[in-house]
Amino acid sequence: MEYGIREVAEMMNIPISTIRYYDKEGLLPFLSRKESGYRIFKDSDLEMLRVIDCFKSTGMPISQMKEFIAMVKAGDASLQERYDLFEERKRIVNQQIKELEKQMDVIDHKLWYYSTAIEAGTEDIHKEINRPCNTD
Amino acid sequence: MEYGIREVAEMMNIPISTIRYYDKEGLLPFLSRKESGYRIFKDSDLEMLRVIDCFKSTGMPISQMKEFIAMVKAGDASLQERYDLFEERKRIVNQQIKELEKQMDVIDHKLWYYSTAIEAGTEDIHKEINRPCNTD
DNA sequence: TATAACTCTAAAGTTGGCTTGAGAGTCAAT
DNA sequence: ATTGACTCTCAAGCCAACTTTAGAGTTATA
Repeated sequence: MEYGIREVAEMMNIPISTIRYYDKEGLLPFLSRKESGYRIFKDSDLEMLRVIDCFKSTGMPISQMKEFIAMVKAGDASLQERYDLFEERKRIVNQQIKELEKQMDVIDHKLWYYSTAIEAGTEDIHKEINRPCNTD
Repeated sequence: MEYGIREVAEMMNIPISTIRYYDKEGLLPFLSRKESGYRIFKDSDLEMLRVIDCFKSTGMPISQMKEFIAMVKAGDASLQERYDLFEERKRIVNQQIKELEKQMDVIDHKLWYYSTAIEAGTEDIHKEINRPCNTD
């Protein structure tokens, strides 16, 4: 199947300007064009966009995505490198999830802090004189 | 306990310049100063930095942190508002975790894709003629 | 009391990731 | 063949969140 840029933008939920920007940055190395210069997207280009979206969502800078593209262009010689890149990414994403879970503890503590304060009608219950080392 | 800016920077693992920036933006409304103008951090200021870090890690823009600070300044009248803010944040963080887990699926698929390709010695095994609708 | 290492402010500079705008060409439907 | 909605490129603009720089004052230690 082939698609126009507008179609792709809607399917992937990415602004057209952003897709053009990614292309300009070289992140869609196999993208083809009509005679007129209009971009033609194949399924493999959509897959590339999906990977870009994954990289982006997990905080990878575009400069590093370019390195991945270089590997893709290098063909089978870079298979192991690419595998390693995704392993590294997996490690990073696991860390990110852990970090979010850590922050969730902070949030849950605040929810407790405020719900008890609301019940008491004042935040002061967490600031009693007899608690010199208050850390809430 | 009281601390100097360098100490705080090391304890919280935030650059000194960033702490000054947060202060300038009004995110540390109760921060006090020595005669000389040097900042003095109390435990409650550290707690504020911990909250800022939480907000930041979960993608909250500084403009919205300022709204929270305004609530804090408003005192007990804003307890419910603040509770709601943290509930909203909890929702957002849950979404973020879900998103990361979704991207993890993409990564795991790629790990499978590349490990089989490495075994075969070529990526071509995923591009056989008999698979016109290849979506890997 | 000298000196080295700190602190302060204000303003300008940086970075990444887009978005916008101008000007020009293309396409599909009437 | 005209029209309106699309597409293209290139350059400039924008924004958030810092970081850096310059110049001036402060503090702890020898």
